[in-house]
Amino acid sequence: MKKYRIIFHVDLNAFFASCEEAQNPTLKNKPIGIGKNTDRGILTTANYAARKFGVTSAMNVYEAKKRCPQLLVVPGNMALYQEYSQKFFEYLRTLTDQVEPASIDEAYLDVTEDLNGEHPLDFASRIQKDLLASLNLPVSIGIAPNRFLAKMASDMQKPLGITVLRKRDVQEKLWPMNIESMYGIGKKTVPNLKLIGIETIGDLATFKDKNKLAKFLGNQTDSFIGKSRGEGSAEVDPTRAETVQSVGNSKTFEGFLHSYDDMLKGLTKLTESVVTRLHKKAYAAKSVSVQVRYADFTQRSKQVALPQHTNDFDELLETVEHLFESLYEEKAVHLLGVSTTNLEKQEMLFKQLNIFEPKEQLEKDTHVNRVLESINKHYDKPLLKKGLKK
DNA sequence: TCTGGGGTCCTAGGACCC
DNA sequence: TCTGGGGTCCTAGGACCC
Repeated sequence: MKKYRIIFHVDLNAFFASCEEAQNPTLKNKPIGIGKNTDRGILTTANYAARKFGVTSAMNVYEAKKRCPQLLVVPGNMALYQEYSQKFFEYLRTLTDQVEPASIDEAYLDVTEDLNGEHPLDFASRIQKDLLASLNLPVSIGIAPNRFLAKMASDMQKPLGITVLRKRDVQEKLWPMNIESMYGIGKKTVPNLKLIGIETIGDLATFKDKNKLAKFLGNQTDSFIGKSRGEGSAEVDPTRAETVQSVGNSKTFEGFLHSYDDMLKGLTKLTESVVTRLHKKAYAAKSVSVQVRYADFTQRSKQVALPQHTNDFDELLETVEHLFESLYEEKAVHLLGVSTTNLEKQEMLFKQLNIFEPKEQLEKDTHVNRVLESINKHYDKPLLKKGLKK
């Protein structure tokens, strides 16, 4: 007999806004949005009181206030949200070690082995009550035999919902849903699918011409068809979130940048903050990329692989400046971004370096020593004196 | 009064090696 | 002289998500 996994998708409702309410209960029942309080600002989140007025996340502040004049715009406090997020995951890990964080405010749990006879619905209800009581945070939970269905299920009732989506419910509950509500299908793909007559998830599940579909879904065609029929991976990997793939920062300049000097200043600040975060996480990077968006919204990016992993500020900044120089098109700049990829944990680098005998290592690659030096230097010293003097 | 900032993953082409 | 196929790494850009 095939054994079904029991997967939970636990999703904190209106997370940033809920954190603010938890900190300051007088905000409860008042419509609030999180974001920079300028007309051009964007709300990252709106609480449910605000959503009643048609305010949504990613909405422009000006538009949001038009819909809800009494809207309270609260500036974001990422440190606070990180703190709550950590407590959220800590709590989940007391329930099972099969916890895979999917973002700052959601996680997949495989509770198959942790029910101890408890009904999944009761278990979910307990999670919901615990989180509300201890952290003051509302969650929605999806219960399903795989990740995709669990994710779709947690979305069906918000806030404070618990939704079971079994494979046998798919035709009735999933198929009538609009294709745009399918996780993984975004606003570029939707029009393409509609072009070939796919309006609902059910349309996708029963579509006859796979070749036609593959034109738009590429390699993921089978995976999407499978999901639309309620199939999908049930694998929950607790270690997945530990391996960071990239660390980057970007900034939009509202008034645009016109002078090359200001652009370099901006890049320096971004590089500083990227390096600081690399150090905090004890990562070194082998690839660096610079992203530019011009005032006309055209975008360019350039990336280069370094000879060795590094998290040395001077070295990274030099690379960033070179990349930008070769990229820059003499236009006003709207956004700058610096990102590092190809990351490796510092302790891994030490291990790799230790395969060589010290003397041989010296001859082999002086660059390696530079990296080591910079790592040592920054272990016990605050960063970034150089960047600030400019 | 268009469009923030953090990410992940994918694709397609090219270089290079065996 | 022309022409393989597999694999890896790199780069630019794009789609999508929270």
